[in-house]
Amino acid sequence: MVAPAGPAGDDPLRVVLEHRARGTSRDRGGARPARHVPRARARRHGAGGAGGARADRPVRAREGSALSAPTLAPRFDPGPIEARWQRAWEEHGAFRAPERPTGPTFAMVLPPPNVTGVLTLGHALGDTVMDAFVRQARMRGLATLWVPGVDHAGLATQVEVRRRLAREGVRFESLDREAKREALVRWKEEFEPRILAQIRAGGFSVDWSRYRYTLDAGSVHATRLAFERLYQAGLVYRGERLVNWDPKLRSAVSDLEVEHREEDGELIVARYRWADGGEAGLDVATVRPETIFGDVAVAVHPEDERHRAAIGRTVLVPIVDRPVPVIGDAAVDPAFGAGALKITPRHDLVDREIFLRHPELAEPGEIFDDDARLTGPSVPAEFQGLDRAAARARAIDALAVQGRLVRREPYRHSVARSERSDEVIEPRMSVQWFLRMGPLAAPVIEGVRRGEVRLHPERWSRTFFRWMEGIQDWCLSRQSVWGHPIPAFYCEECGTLAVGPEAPTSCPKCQAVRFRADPDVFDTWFTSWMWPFAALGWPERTGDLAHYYPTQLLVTGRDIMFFWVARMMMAGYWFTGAAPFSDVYFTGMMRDEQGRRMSKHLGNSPDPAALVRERGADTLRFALLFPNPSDEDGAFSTAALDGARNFLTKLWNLVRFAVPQLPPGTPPPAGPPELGSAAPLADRWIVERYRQTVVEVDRSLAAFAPTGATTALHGFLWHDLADRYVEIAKEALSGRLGEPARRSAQATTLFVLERSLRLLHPFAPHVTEELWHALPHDGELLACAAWPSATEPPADPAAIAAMEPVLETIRLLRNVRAEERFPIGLNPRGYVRPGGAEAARVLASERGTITRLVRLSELEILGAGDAPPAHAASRVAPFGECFLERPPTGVGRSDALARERERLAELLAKARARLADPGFIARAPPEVVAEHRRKEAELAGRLATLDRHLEEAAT
RNA sequence: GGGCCGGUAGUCGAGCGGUGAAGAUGCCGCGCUUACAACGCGGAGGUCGGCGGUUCGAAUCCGCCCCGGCCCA
Repeated sequence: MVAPAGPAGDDPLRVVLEHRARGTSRDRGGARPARHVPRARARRHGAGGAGGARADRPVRAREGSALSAPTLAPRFDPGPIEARWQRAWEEHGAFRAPERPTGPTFAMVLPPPNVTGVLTLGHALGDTVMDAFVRQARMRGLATLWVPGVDHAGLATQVEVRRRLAREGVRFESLDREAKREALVRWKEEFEPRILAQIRAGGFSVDWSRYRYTLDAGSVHATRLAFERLYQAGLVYRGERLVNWDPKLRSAVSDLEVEHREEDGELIVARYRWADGGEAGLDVATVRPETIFGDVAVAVHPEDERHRAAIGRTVLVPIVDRPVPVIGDAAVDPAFGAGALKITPRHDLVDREIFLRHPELAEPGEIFDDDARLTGPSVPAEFQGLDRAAARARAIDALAVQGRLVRREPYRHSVARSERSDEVIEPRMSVQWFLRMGPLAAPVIEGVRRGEVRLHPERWSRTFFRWMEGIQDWCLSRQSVWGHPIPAFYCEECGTLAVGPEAPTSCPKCQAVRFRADPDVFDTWFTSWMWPFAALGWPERTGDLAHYYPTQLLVTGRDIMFFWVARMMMAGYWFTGAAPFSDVYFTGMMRDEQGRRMSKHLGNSPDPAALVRERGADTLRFALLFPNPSDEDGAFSTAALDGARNFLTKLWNLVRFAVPQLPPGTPPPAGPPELGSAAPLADRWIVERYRQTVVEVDRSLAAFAPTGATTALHGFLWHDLADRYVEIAKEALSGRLGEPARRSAQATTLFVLERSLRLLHPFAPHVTEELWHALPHDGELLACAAWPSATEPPADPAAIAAMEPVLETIRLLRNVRAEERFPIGLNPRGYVRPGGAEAARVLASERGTITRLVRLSELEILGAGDAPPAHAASRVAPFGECFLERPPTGVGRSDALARERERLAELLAKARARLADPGFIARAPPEVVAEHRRKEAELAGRLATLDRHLEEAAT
């Protein structure tokens, strides 16, 4: 593979830095290349009138620039094309949002990818969807802004760095804070350029001059201010709570960062003997015997007949024989184990809740350290320092030796693991910062109810509401050096807490001047939840914030609906008083060919960067949207890539064919060709099919269903335009049908092709840009050309109806040739007997087309009384009959007629059964009844004709 | 345990109350053509997961069940 030349091969960071530098001079009027999109057109599509040529768009000299029209290579090779156009777009500032837009805007933030590594196929899907929307908006003349950025990704990055250091033999935990931070910065500096290079190689139309990073100065400012405001509003608190502790990361993680998985384990039943002696006692089932040292009680259900008498008695915790009370609590499931639950309040959420309901119980001591090794005064010497697995094994042994092990059995149960490190979570009491979410969630719930934010597909709103309504407080602090330090300071003398961007000069309580900064950092999402406005400059009152906020659309995978989308909405309403975006589009999750979710763990995710290098960005992008659904989980396969490449190659060859058909100096299509009712039918037909495609593409995108758009374009361009229209039009284009026909076909071909490239551009931007420049065109870049109007060619549904018998005749006669094995070199005589005047007229006028495409020697139109030659092969269609003269040597026979008869008979029976139902006649709408009557008559007639053909064939 | 989403030709999927159920890929046959074999033409392949209900009419709406997947506990 040849490495693409130009910017894609450059160091993207340097490019970004250049953009930043240039960005400072943005206010110089005219420094930014004009985008040449008249604002008046920004209203709605279609309303703006003319779609194509704009007199107000100057055509610059093309000599020597990247914009010069290249001759198309025989073969579609995406690499060089993509590099060239990416550079051209950038040089023209095509994606640079105006500083002071005056018309409607369309803004999005790119969900900032983590600097953990390289981008995944999931990113590629989201970026592809976003680019489709933003490019369409740009072509519609809206002032568009797509803000790129990357996320420092807190603990996720730390996990990667820790892993890499471990491979080098360095234990992350052994480093001091500064060394840790350096290692993390090194990682970021290494991966950020790679990620940016990938975004660039994909051709995504982001505005690099607005590039942001979640740890840059602006983010620091925004994060600190946000925390201070929330603290002052009384929404932030610090306290000791049971948190999800990740012993590997040595940090708390939020509920959302915990995955629950079914895993095989072991259920241990241990006997807690009565304190007053004897072998008898309560049998307690547990999967965590190593936490026995933290037990403060044994709980039974108060209504449980077996155990009611035990409440109030005392049992001995095995191994250590420490006495604890038996308590009654309704949370105990009497059906689980023997109905008795050991209570370890510092290491289990349910236990904690039970504990809090029983104030008589003493607060237990801690039994685990930060690494989840046993420690503390309640742990016997031989267990000190053991990790959980070792401690569990030893505890089971100890129980057995003591004779307290009643039973052990295999047990499958749900295990909580840290999403980041995959380590088993240890619920643990810890002092952390929390954010009260209830007050933040309320306006969001109302806002979504009022329709201020719409979710697509809409069905996700139920899941969204359920989570929002049961929202839990958010643990904001992380025990890490990678992230924004929590701006909280403690007086060295009296411990008084001060929250603010800087440490106070003196303690408000004791006037001491020495302060200790909080050692923790924020959860990475505490910065990204403000991204839609923080990335636009908040809290500064920047122009971008004024012009482009709230944004219009957010596209992301629904796996981060709660992590990110919901929280962004909360931050948006709370900090800015507005929803941060009006529409949210959730993409599905990418799956592999076996339907498995793609993950690093399985190693089944192809590297999108490699795919772009090998197959091209357009190919990958089209493969992601066609034919895969984008809002359901879609399987990704090489077959999809091949399909996309084949389609783009088809398009390539289509334009390669069309260009030489146009006379030199052909001007760009100013509008649809002049096609009166006397115009060639095929020209009218393809223009109408094009118009229908515009409608379908618009409809699909407006409905947030980009797959519908690619499906419509694929079908139209390949099957209607290339396979049918061009084949038909070749005769006219040759000039053999005369100059008017030729000019009509030329104008039609050029118009439909040029406009189709515009329609396809949001989905395959590079190749369409390349092909567009090979055609007569108006304007410098397709990326900035006007979006086609669905009203520009007037609707002409009659053309579709008229074309039907022609296309069907061609298909049926070809079918006869193939099925009955007519010799290849033989061009037989064909006959059609139209069933009506309209069909007769159309078939007569299109006789040449049919003759040519079926390769007949001649096509004869038979009157009602005319007979075809004896032993002609035949087919029966709704509009009439068609025949092919068999050669004297004879040909093969097919049972096509008999099969068709059977099929029609079934349809007729169904239609008749319907019409025989009095309920149907009485209740169905009249037009439906009429349609069935028409169908019945048509089928009956056709069946009779078919029977006659079968009889003749039998003789 | 609770909830959500899906089940349409071998495979992937569109359609989501009234059309004879798109399309892609794979398969079979044939390749003579003013671009394209990464292609053209023709063809075969479906009780729309199962059962019941609502309706004049169900792939489409409702209920139950089965199977996949996801989320929450």
